Amino acid sequence: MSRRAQNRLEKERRILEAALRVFADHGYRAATMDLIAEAANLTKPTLYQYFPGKDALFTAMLNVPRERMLDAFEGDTTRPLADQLHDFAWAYADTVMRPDFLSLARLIIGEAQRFPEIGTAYQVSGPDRLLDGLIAFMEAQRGAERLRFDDPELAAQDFWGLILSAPRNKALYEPDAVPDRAAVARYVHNGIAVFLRAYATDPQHDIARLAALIKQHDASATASAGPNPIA
Amino acid sequence: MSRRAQNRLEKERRILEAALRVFADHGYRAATMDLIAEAANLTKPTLYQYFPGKDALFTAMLNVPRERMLDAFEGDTTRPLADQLHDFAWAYADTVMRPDFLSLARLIIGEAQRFPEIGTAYQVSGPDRLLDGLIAFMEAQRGAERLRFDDPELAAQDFWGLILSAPRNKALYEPDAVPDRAAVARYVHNGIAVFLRAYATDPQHDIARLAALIKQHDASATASAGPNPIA
Amino acid sequence: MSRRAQNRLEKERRILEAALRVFADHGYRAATMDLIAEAANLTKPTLYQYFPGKDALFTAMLNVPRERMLDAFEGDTTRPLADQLHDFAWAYADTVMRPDFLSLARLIIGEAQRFPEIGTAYQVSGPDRLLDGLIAFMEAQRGAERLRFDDPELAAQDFWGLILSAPRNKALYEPDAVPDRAAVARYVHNGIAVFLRAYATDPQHDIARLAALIKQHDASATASAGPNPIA
Amino acid sequence: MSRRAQNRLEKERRILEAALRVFADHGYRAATMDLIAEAANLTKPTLYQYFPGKDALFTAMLNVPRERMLDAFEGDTTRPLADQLHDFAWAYADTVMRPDFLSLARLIIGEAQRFPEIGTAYQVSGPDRLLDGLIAFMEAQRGAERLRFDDPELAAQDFWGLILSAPRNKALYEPDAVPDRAAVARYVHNGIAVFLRAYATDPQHDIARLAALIKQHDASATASAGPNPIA
DNA sequence: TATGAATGAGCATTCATTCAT
DNA sequence: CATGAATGAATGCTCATTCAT
Repeated sequence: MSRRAQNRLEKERRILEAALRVFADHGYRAATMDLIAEAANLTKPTLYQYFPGKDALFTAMLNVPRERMLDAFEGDTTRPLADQLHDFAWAYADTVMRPDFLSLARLIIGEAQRFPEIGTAYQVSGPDRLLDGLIAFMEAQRGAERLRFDDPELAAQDFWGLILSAPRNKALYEPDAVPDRAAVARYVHNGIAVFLRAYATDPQHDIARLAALIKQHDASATASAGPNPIA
Repeated sequence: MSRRAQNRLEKERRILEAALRVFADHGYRAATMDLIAEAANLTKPTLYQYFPGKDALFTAMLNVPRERMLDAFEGDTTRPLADQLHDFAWAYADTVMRPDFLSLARLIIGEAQRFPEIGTAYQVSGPDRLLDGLIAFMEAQRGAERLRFDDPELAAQDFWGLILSAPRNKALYEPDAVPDRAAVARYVHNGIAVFLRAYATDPQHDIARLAALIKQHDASATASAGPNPIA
Repeated sequence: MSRRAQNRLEKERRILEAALRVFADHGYRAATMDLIAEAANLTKPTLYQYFPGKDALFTAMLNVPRERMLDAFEGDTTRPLADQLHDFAWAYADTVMRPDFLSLARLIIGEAQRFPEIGTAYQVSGPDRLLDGLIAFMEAQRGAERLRFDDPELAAQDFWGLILSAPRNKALYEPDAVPDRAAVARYVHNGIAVFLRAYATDPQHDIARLAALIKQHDASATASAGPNPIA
Repeated sequence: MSRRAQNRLEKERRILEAALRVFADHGYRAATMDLIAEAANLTKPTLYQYFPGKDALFTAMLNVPRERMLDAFEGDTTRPLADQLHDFAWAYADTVMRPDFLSLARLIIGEAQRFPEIGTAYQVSGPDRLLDGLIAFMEAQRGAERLRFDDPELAAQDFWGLILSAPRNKALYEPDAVPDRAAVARYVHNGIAVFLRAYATDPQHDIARLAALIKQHDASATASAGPNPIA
């Protein structure tokens, strides 16, 4: 790749990063091209040489972070069920609760009404793809007779809803009070336990294993009272 | 109250309703004072006599809809557990999935970064208050030895996450593809069943009762394959 | 008409006049809305409350001067032929050679390529309508056996071409050297004479009458050498 | 001339041609330096190395096309009068009604107010020079006692006005409805006839000869009803 | 010499807000 | 108290012009 082209790509990335920051901080309308240009350390006309307009920049910007979220999880499916769910849950949580991803999510939700394609595109390329991985995982575990259910999609959705819906909702509504990792752990660990209790073929065994993992994970001590159904 | 004051209050309400519509449809920035004035059938200067500015109108507007959502549920706690959960779930679902509430939610989430009080206020006055009711309910059921858990808040959150997180997330991101009642039913009914399986002291009995309720509810036929852990 | 409406109409006229000045002086692109607003003694947003945009203002402006040009001539067709042609010619010349109409014509011609409707509209509503009057006049004179020809439209065009094409062309190309009334008279008087010579049934009589009119007209002395075919 | 200099000159010509196209198509303001550079197949900075700015390029461009129009007519003055007028008229018409010359004329007229030298220069170098040829021709014919008049300039202008003012005016105002050759022929042939009728010493003879020429010219059939004063 | 990249200045348009009536 | 009219301050976008290479 030529020096020129490299430089151009690098600047394009700089613009996209600046755009993410500015859009996320101000919302679509309040994010002015001037602000973005300034944040990217260049002038407006230069900005316009890289992207033909605000909408284009916005949509282009939304395609950047997806990748990082995509390969969130590919595990060794022979490991203990609790271990895999634990890893999966944290991989997801650590992505989804990152401040920049939360900002982006707020932005997309806020503009979904007027940019319907964007919301759909994001949903399809982000959460939906992750869900597919989760569904595949669920089916594999059912095949291995570790989980029991009829509808793998519902199983996957239930897992998600149990571990992350509460902290994520709070985070979406209260940017200043995004739950810290300890607070998230409370929901995540509880969610895994409840999921195992409802879905596992051998809940007691898996929950015991989970408890060990949690103790390990909480070496740095959370005050959480432990997952809910201690059975 | 004098005639004058009454008139004033009524007009204020009209403004707030118009503001809700316009803000929800266009977003904060794209909602112009002109549009709001027109929607309220008055002129801009009059608008400014009722509210000192756009921000003030916005925040004032957000305090209106709370009430409707509040008294969402007050049930007879002696009825069968499955019946109560079923009613609770649908009361919640029917509120939360209404297009206007979804619009409002998108609006608040979208502006949460720049109006942090708003997000918090909404969270506290809306979802949190509902959650309180749910927590109280959970504790009552635990007292009656129908449910078993340590942390009632987690139980409540789990219930919410199981029945509504999936369709609501989709609805937030895709305004054009808000799940219809049948689609919501799939999640809600499954969620209740999974919840009972994980939390009920006598899951089999409650789930059987739930199945009857669902059959009744689905008199008008949903294609849903039934809740997940049919056990 | 209410005071308000009257005021509004008057301001609208003020804007249109300012627009004519500014557009004519600078051309379409170089005429900024700021300049027009300033010339009309108001601010840009006010301007936009009267006209929705630059294009609209431009086209609206083009509909104003037409009227003045329309009823340019309605004469007593029983008067001597030379008298009527003389009056007609000067009515036309005095309109068409006015600096503001010349500016407008330059403007329209200059923008005709990108605003094709405008050029057509102007042609139809201005020159073409005048031509219709001239054609009717020619036919009347043919009926009275004072003129002789087959095609009245060609007769009308010939008249126009003879009296005004030369000074008007010069004026269009050289705004700083617009022929003065004396210079125009040279072409107009010559043109009438040549026209009579080619078209009149009794040229000698009509041209003699014309010579008298010219002498009268030139009481204030032009240096013009008289019309061409003194015969 | 060195290879270098030759190359430079050739590129300069390419730029000027591109400029003519772009200016004529878009008008002065809407013709961007980018467009011109692209049309000339080079980059903007190179453009600026040949011409110091837009204005300079514009004025330079206007000095190019003159020559083509110059040598429009040099005839054998001993041929029949009608033949010579016919040839002259068509040579002029075919030049003046060419789409590119019309575009250029519109451009110059449109910018005449802000570039006064341009209009004058064009007038002097284009039409005026042609007029000089025409005047000389008229004088020669007067010397040969074929035409009769006092003022040769007026005679020349009358000829021009009779044959071309109508179609050219229409063409200037309506780029989308430029008269085709048949439509122009109607005016041209009529104009020559009228001119002969007013100016020729032996009109009948010349008009008869003209009629033959027209029949020949219209081998491909025009629907025109013939020139006006068939006498 | 030629070019990819950059920029200062401007322009059409909009909006929250304020007067004069 | 209500309104038609007005405005200062942006905002997205463009363009003639200039560097650095």
